[in-house]
Amino acid sequence: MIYKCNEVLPNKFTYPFVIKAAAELMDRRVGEVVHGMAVKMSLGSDVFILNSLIHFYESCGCLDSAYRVFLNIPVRDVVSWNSMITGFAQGDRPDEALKLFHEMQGEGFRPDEVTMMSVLTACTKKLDLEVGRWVHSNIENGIRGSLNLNNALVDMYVKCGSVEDAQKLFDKMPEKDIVSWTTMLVGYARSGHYITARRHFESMPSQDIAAWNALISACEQSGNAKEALAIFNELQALEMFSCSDDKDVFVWSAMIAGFAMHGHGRDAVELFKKMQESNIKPSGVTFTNLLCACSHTGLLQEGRYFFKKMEPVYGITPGIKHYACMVDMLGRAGHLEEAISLIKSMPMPPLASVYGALLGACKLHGNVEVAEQASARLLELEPWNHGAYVLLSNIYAKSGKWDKVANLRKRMKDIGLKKEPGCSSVEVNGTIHEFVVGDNTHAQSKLIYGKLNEVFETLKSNGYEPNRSQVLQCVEEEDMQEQALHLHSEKLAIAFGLISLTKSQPIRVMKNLRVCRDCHNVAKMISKVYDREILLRDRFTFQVREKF
DNA sequence: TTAGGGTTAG
Repeated sequence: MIYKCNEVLPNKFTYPFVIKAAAELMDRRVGEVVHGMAVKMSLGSDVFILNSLIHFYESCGCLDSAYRVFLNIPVRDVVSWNSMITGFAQGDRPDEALKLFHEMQGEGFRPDEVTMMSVLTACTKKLDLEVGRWVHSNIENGIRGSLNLNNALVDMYVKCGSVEDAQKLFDKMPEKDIVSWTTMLVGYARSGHYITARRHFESMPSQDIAAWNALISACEQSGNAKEALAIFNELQALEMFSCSDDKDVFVWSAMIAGFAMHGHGRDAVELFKKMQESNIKPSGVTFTNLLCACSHTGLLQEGRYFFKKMEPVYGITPGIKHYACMVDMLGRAGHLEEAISLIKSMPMPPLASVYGALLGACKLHGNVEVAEQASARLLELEPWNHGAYVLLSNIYAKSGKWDKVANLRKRMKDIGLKKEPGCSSVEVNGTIHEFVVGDNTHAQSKLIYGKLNEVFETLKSNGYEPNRSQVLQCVEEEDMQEQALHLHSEKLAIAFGLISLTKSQPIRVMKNLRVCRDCHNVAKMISKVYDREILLRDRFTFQVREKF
């Protein structure tokens, strides 16, 4: 195509057009040919052409080539810097983006709106609230804030976990569009403020499918699966779905993820069938969520079936997440051999998540042999992984292999690993209160322990029996065990929530490690006996949520 | 005379 343009020779104004087209096509060959032609025509130092080339290499995923072009520009302008900063920010190299931003200012360039957008992308990727706030103050003091820039700032605050900052900015924005509103709604959804999210949704000037989706996830995250389904049905009744809109598949996938999260695998499968009846083509994420739902509900047959049909029927090549789901599913069901042969058949190198799933299954089924293999692979990939050691140690302990437990502890000590202490946090009126096991550092410690004792008395009279399996290995005396159970960080956080939040406020507890089974039971009972809403999450739950 | 870079929801 390019060679046929010979009748009229391309000049320096033509190149950027052609390079942009090559970038859109993500066709590396075309771009490289054009690059070569430009050099031959002595246009190798034209800043417009080189800027286009930076963008082109970035869209082909060749950040290093892009950076080489950038370094070879004799006289850069602000667009050169912006193109390169954008490339690093979008290419998951936020540190380099921020470094370049500082360099740019050091060389006397004035950042513009586009620069700030990219720098915000970098902050968001890094989840760096401090740098984000600094960028915000920069914007207020220099570059004129625009609607887009404000939207990006609200998004940065939401993603970095500060709904408060997001809301402050949102409230004083002179102009808002549906993106501003939806981003804020997502913020409420993520932070679990369902009531606020609902109110916000209702006051929106208009609602598109993305807004409905955010409302549904807000509802799911607050643990209200039934209402989420009701909202979803309402949305269907509005016939807002169109076969062509990519956003539709988001809603269906999110709804399937919601069912997966609450262990309603059959509903997820039903929804998947309905989705097909509505002629909405599932995406890779839809399948991750669907397989996850099957796995959590033990729908082995269905899971195997969907996994098998992914490629031939739906044209979606199974990715690493799908394999990890399958390994988890097979492992939970006790089919460890099948899980292992699936891992061996994987076309890509298995990530830690895959071996982690296998190791979890070994714990469930007490298989020491496979556990040793799985943890060895896992530790090759992530030598610092505390979880793998702890899990293996628990598996050894469960089968009475105390010598191996001791060996493992020694190994952990030798390489300087300590078991990460369990820590739970609860938010009360905008302040995060953290508790570790047996914590007595909190100002209201006495009140908390008093409440905890009262709670356990009440629960016992309601038939509560502590689940001792998790502390058996470390505590021998029975009364000590009970004490250790009472002192779990989750329970302290819940007790503090009980005394400091009103009945209408949900108690949101977040744990850094996996929430233990006994704490789950206690939370469930408290919420029933005391009629309180308790949301107990750990970082694994969050990871699951964020992945899908 | 003409051209190049940026934002939202799983």
